[in-house]
Amino acid sequence: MEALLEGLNDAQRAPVLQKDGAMMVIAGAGSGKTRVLTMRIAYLMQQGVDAFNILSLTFTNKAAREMKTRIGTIVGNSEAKNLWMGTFHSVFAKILRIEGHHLGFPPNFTIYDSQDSQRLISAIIKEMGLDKDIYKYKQVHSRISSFKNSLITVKAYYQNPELMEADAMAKKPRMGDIYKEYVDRCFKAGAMDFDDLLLRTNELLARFPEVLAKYQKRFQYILVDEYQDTNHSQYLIVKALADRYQNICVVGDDSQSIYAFRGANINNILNYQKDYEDVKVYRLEQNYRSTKNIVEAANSVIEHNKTKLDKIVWTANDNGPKIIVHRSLTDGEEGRYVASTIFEEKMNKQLKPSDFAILYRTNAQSRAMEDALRKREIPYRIFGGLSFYQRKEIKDVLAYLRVLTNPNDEEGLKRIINFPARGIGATTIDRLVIASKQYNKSIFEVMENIQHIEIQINNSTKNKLYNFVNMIKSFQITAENADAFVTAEEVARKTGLLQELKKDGTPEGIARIENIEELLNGIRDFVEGQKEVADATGSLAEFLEDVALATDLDKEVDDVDRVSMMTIHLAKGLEFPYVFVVGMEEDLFPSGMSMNTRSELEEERRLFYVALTRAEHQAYLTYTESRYRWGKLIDAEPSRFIEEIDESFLDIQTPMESYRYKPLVDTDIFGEPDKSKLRLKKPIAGSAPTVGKPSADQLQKLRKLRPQGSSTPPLQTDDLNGNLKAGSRVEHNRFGHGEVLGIEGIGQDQKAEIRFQTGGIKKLLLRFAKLKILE
DNA sequence: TGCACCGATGTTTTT
DNA sequence: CATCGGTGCA
Repeated sequence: MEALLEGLNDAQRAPVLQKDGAMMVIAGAGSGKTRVLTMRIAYLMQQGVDAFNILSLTFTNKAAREMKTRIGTIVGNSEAKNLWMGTFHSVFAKILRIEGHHLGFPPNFTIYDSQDSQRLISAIIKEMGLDKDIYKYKQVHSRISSFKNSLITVKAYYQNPELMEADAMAKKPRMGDIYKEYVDRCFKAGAMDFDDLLLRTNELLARFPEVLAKYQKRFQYILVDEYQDTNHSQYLIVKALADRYQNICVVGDDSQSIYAFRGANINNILNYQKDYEDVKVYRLEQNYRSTKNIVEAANSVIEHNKTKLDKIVWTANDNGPKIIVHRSLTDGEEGRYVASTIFEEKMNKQLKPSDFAILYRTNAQSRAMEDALRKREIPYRIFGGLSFYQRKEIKDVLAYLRVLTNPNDEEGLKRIINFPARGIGATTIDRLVIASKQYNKSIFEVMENIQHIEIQINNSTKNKLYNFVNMIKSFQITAENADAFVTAEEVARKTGLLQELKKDGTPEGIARIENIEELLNGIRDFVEGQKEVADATGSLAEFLEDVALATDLDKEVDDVDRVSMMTIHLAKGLEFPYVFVVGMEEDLFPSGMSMNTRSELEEERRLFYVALTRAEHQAYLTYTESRYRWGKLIDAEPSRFIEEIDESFLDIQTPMESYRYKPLVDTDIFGEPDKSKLRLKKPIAGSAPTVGKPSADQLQKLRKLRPQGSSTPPLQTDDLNGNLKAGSRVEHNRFGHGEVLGIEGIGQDQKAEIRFQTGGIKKLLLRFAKLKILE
């Protein structure tokens, strides 16, 4: 026990030692709150609290896993495994699997991801004959989502004149009808969307006192991390569960609340003291993570926010280097700056790639960074964005698995019913949907009974449907007798998905096949892994739930040491020695969508605070003068957040003033500069300028804007392919070594014909192929 | 019914 | 620039 408390400072120790009652830990960035949570749980267990009686809600499943492991080393692994730990969504999905039948849901209900929800909403809008330009499916989805997160059910909506009026004013008087149809359809499909996992849990606890009592008794001690980012729905769940024992510990930092856009309510933490009796408040204000420069710079930024709790974050760490502010001409150059800085720092200071992180506001920004890192041959990993599980081929395989697990899953079914093509077209599907409404059955049930119902479908199509149903049923039989891996493999083979891809033979097709193989491997690993988990069976349903709720951070990582790239949102809770925050520009960060109200802007500022405080040793802020956005080069100006940092913490490599002397050539008065031209030309340093107006890259050279002290070598332009010619030896990460036989096409369409040692001649689009030139 | 092409349209962040 | 839905042809 003593050992457990060692290494905690007084402030950290106090909340660990308070065993009972309601408490709140206001924890500044880098103050060791994860440590406190971990130790508190370990301490509870050492005091004799049964692991089964502890519920710990974390922000990512990865965080939960890591905490479990750490607790395991203190109290023993077998005990630690019994802890209920995970995100709100995953913990309550598990509970809903057990208790959902009270609400009429099957235990194997499907979890719809955002795309499923949006497709369904889209279909509903169309079926209702509404104008899709007025009822935009994304807007409708986010509105429905916010209803759910505020616990406004369809019934509550219709009883709320204000809401209905607001929608009527927005020219969407049928909003409620769409909402109703959407909820009905999800229910009929045996599906819950992300918001349902919380909303339905609330419904369950509210409507079934015996269920509430069961879980109240079970969860005698509740801990919630990142409480500042809980929404109303989550708040109520916690409140209901904690009501009996009131042993609740919430941890959070109001300065790091960055999820208002998905309903997070900062008042949950600001008003916490009113919600429970005799709340003890602890503050962790000493930052162990970052240098003085970073901590104080971050403080100086967050000062600009009006809404916040009193808290002073300080550190006893060294001053450290100042924050480097760097300006680039374009996003391409920004990428090159970041890549070469990483390259040099890594060399000079003997650092690993994993010591660096590149953080950005929007996923789209990863592109330029990726290109630059790849050229420098710096290994990187992108978190978020288009995740593996969102790729089409993966979603297709998963859709089959979903449907065989839950045949009523409408969105899954629509995805695969005619893919690969089997002659079941749009009209047939429409008629099935109509019949399913008419008979109040799911589409699959309609198909099963197609012979016995009246439907306008000809016999040959009926036969095709019959075959499809039989195929799914045969998969179900496999699933009953074999594990998830075997089932998935059979699906991939028998549906013809793999054949479909094999026959197209393009590099993209091959990549897709490999992705599917990777998915199968993933399933196998999962099945293996589940054997060690207490109450798991390794079933397909478990796998699908895991996939649906996995954060990108949860992904298994390989052992290659890499630079991390992710949005700032995803970086919350993480730390890196060297952090680049790129795209520090008005309209991008703060986002143009979030500058309209004070509260939105303050959230952006908190986001910046989060970004800065990820850095342990050195932070870099970069911005550009112009950047490609929606395909066009547009002007940019430095983010106000840079100015908000007390200047004494900054090392401004490119003085802001010089920005004003920007020559006007930059924004092309003749028309927009064409990106393809930038890519096309092959300016080896010193080559004669191409005819016509100077390109951005040439301008860059002409103007010699590069700051003193930057040791960035004058890299060649984007064009790696410039050196590629017949006879070149190249390496491809998938196909291995090969020899270029010829080049054809220009610009975006340029292809190289390559003979690979592994056999086979392939034509690769240079735009996609990641070729390394060997000689 | 299936497929290829076209233009319109939208881009913040995520479970 | 990327995705989506619609259109027109086989």
